[in-house]
Amino acid sequence: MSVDQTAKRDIPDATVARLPGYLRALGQMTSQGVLSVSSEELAHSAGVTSAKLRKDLSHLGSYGVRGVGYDVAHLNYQISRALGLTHDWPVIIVGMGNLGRALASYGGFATKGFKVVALLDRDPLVVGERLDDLAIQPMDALDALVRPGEACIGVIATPAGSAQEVADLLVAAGVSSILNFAATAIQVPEGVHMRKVDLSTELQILAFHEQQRFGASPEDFLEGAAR
Amino acid sequence: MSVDQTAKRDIPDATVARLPGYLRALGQMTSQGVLSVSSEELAHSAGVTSAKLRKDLSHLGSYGVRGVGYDVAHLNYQISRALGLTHDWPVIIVGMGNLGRALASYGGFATKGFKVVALLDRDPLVVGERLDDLAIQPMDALDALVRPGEACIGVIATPAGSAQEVADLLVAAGVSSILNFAATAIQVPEGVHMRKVDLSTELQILAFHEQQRFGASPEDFLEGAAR
DNA sequence: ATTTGTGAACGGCTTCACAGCT
DNA sequence: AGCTGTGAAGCCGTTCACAAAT
Repeated sequence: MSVDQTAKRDIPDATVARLPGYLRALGQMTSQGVLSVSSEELAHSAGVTSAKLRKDLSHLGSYGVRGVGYDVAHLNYQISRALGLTHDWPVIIVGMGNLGRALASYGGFATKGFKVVALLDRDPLVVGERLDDLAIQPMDALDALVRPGEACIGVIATPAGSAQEVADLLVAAGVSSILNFAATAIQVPEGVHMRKVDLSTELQILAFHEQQRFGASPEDFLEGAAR
Repeated sequence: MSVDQTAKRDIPDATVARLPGYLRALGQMTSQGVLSVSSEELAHSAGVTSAKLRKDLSHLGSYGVRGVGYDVAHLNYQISRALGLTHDWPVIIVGMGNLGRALASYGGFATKGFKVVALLDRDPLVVGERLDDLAIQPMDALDALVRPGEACIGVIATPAGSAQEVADLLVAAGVSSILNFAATAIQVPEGVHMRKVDLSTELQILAFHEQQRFGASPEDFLEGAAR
């Protein structure tokens, strides 16, 4: 009890954000029968530099062997543990439109660590419908789904107009982590962790870089019109 | 011609990544009839601090009025211009499964700045099918779609197993920006801009924070098993 | 001989606090 | 009086380069 088996707490955010990428690369190596890997190889496969990879891993502990590399299975386990994936987290998806259905049947959940426990929708017309082995439930089923003191992740896949309302309901039910796919910014109280995935944001960032590459387009010369 | 109308080049990456958020907040204000906004209000609505917002905007130019705030319409225009959204960028979506269809009909493209010009799929069974007002085309239509010297954004919405192959085809056709929704890391040559959106990565990052909040779970005590 | 783990230097982003402008 | 724009300071993350380990 007094022995701290885990490495130093406080893994930098930037490192946490890259760990899933390492995990995926290790998974591919496992399925290829690779038993050991160097930081150089793993880094290339994950799309980062080897120095960055080694620095990242150093925050979890010392799991490599100098002169040799990393044991694929052991490193996979250690990263999983650091991320908290040694057991499944329950996930609730709200909004069963095109996007919600795509998410529900997405391979992403097949990855060890998550289990979709409920699909919710406001529309009585789709409630009751079956997707895979889950029935779509109405919104008021939410309170019974989230047990106090037990973690739960909510995924918002509704139209933008309903996103804030759904977020409020999730928070009220006790969900403390939210992944928002709706095309709008939502406000959550302090203490609730929120991440956003947004197509148009990503496209706009790409557009910026395309613009820099290809130079300004003709239309851009009507600058000053709004003066 | 010798007059540089645009502000200093080189907007920091971190700033570029936030500009879409400001744009969205400004759009909401426009639709609410708000004409002027302070950095404090806009920052809150976008979920950042006012100092960060002002610093970000300072990289585009000086578009506010001291003692007053920002003109919503003008700031909206200036950010759009900085991001290169004064004209529409053509987008090609590859992979017409659940996810591809969701993306094709997603509101994200409705945002000024993008136009889906083609839907592609490898499967002959879905080729020819109509979605909205576009017919799904076979993969070999790609070369005719991308004009040399003209920018084009490719979206990969295929299963993980096909993602690298599709990326190679897109690059070969001349696409220089790729948004990857497939659950795998893909390699692209230097000079091609690639961004990744991945459900399981986002969930795993949330899981890490949930774990920190709720503490270690019982299973975590079998540490050392892999020694 | 080879590859990890890490202090140290570096660079970029955020925060602070206030000068500058309306 | 009020709010923006921005140097300066501080913080965080990345890169470098090498000591440590096998």
